[in-house]
Amino acid sequence: MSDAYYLHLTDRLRDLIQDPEAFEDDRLPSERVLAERFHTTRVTLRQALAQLEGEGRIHRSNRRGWFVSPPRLDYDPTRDAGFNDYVKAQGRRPRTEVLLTDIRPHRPAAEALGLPLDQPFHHIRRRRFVDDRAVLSESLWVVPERAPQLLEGDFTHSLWGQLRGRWGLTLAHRSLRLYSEAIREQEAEELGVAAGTAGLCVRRTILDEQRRPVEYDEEHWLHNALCIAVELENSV
Amino acid sequence: MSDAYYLHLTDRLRDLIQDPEAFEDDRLPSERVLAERFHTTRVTLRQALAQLEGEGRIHRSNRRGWFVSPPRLDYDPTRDAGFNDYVKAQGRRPRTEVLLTDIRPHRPAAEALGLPLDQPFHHIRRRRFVDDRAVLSESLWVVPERAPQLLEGDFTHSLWGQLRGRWGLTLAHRSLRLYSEAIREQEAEELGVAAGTAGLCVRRTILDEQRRPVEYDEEHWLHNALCIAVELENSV
DNA sequence: TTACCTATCTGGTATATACCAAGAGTTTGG
DNA sequence: CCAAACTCTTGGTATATACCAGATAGGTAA
Repeated sequence: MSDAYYLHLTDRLRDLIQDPEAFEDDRLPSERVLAERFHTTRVTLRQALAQLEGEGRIHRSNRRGWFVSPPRLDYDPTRDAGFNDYVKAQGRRPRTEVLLTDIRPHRPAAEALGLPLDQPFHHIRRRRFVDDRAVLSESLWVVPERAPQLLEGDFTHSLWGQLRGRWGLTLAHRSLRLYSEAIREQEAEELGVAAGTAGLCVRRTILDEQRRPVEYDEEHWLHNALCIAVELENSV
Repeated sequence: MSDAYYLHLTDRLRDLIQDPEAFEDDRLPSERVLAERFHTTRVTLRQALAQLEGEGRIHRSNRRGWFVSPPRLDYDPTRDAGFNDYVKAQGRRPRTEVLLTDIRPHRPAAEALGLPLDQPFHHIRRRRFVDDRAVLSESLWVVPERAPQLLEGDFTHSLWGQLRGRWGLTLAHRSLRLYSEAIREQEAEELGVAAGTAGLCVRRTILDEQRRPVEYDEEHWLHNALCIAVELENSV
């Protein structure tokens, strides 16, 4: 069925969004306008839009409309260049908002770090932007013994940098897990997208040189906002 | 709008598929049957199914029906344990099909490896299964000078193992890129899914100890078939 | 100026219906 | 007994329509 009409529609819309002259400010015309222009119904048109969304070419923001997606951000989750630094290095504008800090137990963190389930953590929750688009919601859980008074600092910048600088931690053993997911209600709200939107989850577990648990964190990215890029030397 | 009916539907279907007694052989009842059972239309029901598909809980195979997805495969793209080995190690049944081998230029490979665009490569295309479900379509392009007579070997097993064993190559510098994608027509056909299905692309560029180009490859995975798992020591 | 309200625009959800095309299984003809 | 033909079932595509709820912008009142 590669001759389905909605696939032709997809092609034509793809051409449209690749033409920088087509419309102002990366915002697509409304679904109703596009449906009329292409002589079809909103239902069919939305199939084509969903297709392009899957390809990562467009995205929607709540009930505001469809937008042409900017290039993906290159991101190396094994390094701590600091979000602000690597976003700027790619000619983009970073911003970080701290949504919440508190101290409390967290089961997944405890399990990942091999600690008792009632172990309290320093918890930081933040939201990060690239060019004013919210692309990432993340939570970090830090073992208080490793970094006392952590929560009195400034979390709009690199946390790993602080762990190394203020407490001399090494972050020697890092375990990384990446997988596609549907973004859940809470994160969706923070990112201004519908729950169920395609996302990419990055989970990290970090131990220090003596294999003592240091930190666990979860990043929820919009799926088309990033490209994971890792460089490795030897060690196979 | 968290009280949308299709979200209730999603919840009930989620319960249904988590109940191992609910139905035989991981196959869901047909959309028409489910729609009737939940007193709604196929259109709304399909929204709920799409939601669960995004969560990675179910998948569809062409026009055959919907199936409960098995657990994700843990996969470390930085190591070469060999597909067969790590699939077996997780208690699953691997299978590999070689779809094509030839010699020809390939622009993305040439660009990634820094070679002239007309540089010919040994090209291998294969499809890999876990428990008889096709989950991965991949292509490899190997620089002929590094591995002469490569194409006379057996490609149902680890290629990296052969590069090391038969030609003493080191694969010292590895560059990895991961990103979500919509699976394209050709790969979709090979995997028995609809074009546009959510996928994860893994691209690797490999140089040897002297930084000579060795190999470039692209893996196209069904998005809910895998979890990338990487362990790192030091080096931050 | 500021704060609130309101009309209007947007995408989001839902029903009802129809026909198409590929898979799978069954029947039939050799 | 096997292969070809047919039928039934499945998901895939498409139209037409309606109403809902959040976002926005403009206007109005304090």
